[in-house]
Amino acid sequence: MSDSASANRYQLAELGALLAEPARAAMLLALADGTARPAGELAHAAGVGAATASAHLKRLLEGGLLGVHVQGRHRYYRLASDEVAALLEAMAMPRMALPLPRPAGADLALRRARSCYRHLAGELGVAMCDALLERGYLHTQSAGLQLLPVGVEALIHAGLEETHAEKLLRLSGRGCLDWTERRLHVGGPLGVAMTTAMLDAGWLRRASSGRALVPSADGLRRLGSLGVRIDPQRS
Amino acid sequence: MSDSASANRYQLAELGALLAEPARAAMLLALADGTARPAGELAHAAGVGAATASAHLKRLLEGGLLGVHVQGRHRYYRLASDEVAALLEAMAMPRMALPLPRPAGADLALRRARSCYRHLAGELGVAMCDALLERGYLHTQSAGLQLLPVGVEALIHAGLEETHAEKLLRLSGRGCLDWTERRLHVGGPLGVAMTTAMLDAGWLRRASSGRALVPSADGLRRLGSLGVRIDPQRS
DNA sequence: GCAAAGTTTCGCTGTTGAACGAAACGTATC
DNA sequence: GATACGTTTCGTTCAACAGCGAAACTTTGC
Repeated sequence: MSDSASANRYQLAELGALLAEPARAAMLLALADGTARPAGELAHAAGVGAATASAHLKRLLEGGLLGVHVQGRHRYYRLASDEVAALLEAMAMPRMALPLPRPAGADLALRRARSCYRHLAGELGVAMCDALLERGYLHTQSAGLQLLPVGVEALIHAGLEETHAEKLLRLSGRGCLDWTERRLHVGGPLGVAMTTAMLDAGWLRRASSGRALVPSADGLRRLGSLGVRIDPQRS
Repeated sequence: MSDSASANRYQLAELGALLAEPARAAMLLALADGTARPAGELAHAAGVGAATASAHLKRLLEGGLLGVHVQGRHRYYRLASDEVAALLEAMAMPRMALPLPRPAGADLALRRARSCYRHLAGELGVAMCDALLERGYLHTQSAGLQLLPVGVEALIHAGLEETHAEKLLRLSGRGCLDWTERRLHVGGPLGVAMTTAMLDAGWLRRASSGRALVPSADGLRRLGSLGVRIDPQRS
């Protein structure tokens, strides 16, 4: 044990160290919605100079948390994978059980619905997953989450575009744990595609800034027709 | 957004800083199986002096990651909650997708079956959850995971002690994501109780050191009769 | 009560690394 | 080609903190 245990110890410490700096944490959170951003913008988001930001980005890159896409004189940084996004969710979301930090008022919209890398998370994401499971539209199997034909029909009937929706059949999703709700929602390719379809249909829109997703009144009605219930709006 | 975003940034950084020190990481990992250990033992596990360990434990305690139980001249430290345990799982388990670290040979037993706080995780945990779902013994609902009467009967028929097994009906479990498998297994009170029952029945035993759980040949046979299939033993 | 054991507090030293400005580099624009 | 822009590299300064030994504090055992 001492062998693998001591390896794990350094592994954990290294990962922790990458997150331990507010400037780096801010950059990662700015990328948590799955977008790619140039170094200068991340420097601004972190509140540090360009030189400092560059050093931080280099560390995050070498640590495997970020990827980079070079385009001309810009370098667009993005999260390396949805695993990293899930990790950020697990660590940074306003949590209830941990005594550390309490959710602030400003976080309410974020808790209700947000993009987690590219798919819908938050109360609404969990509620939707619950509803689809309960009505037998979605199937949990060992290989992943699969939308059934009857589910696709229901989505089309609720108003999702047909060509869009039919592609969902061929995608499989991954369970993704919502750390504030401590419950499951749909991630992976299927989750991303469903979320994209809902955005296109106007059921949701991205908040002007940040990762929050705002459901429209129409969207809530249509989701309701699928059995999705969420608590009435709180303050 | 800048309000809650900047709050989240410091929150994330603080949590990262607590994990960023190999000595602290080692202590947390030593407690990841849910046991409570005195300060001196943790100092030894971390490879630092008693004074240093005490300072680290104080920080972890104030950070909300640990709890302490004073008994005479001993102070027994433990993880503050299963949330913390899940976080450690997410960050420290040998992962496949993140480029950071690859699993070493010594980790194989750990990947196969281990205790996550108090319940069974790893390939075996995931396979068991899959099997119970597939046979209709376990029900996913929004409130949590619930074992059905037919499932309890099956467990008793497979050899679990009757009085033990019947208590499982009254417990509800939580989905817990296995980060190496990226799939769900049963945690929460139900997961803990099922694991305890399997340990008592001799299907599993704790490894002499570390968090690995070793299934017995008999245990594997009995689990197999419940539909639990895992890959044949690798090297 | 006195010695031993477990733990924490205090004071000190040494290392790490975050931040900035200046300068260098590469790419787009005129 | 000259200039402006985005980014990285270099060198420096400064603050944070991990580690240890010594001492203090508390509980146990004789």
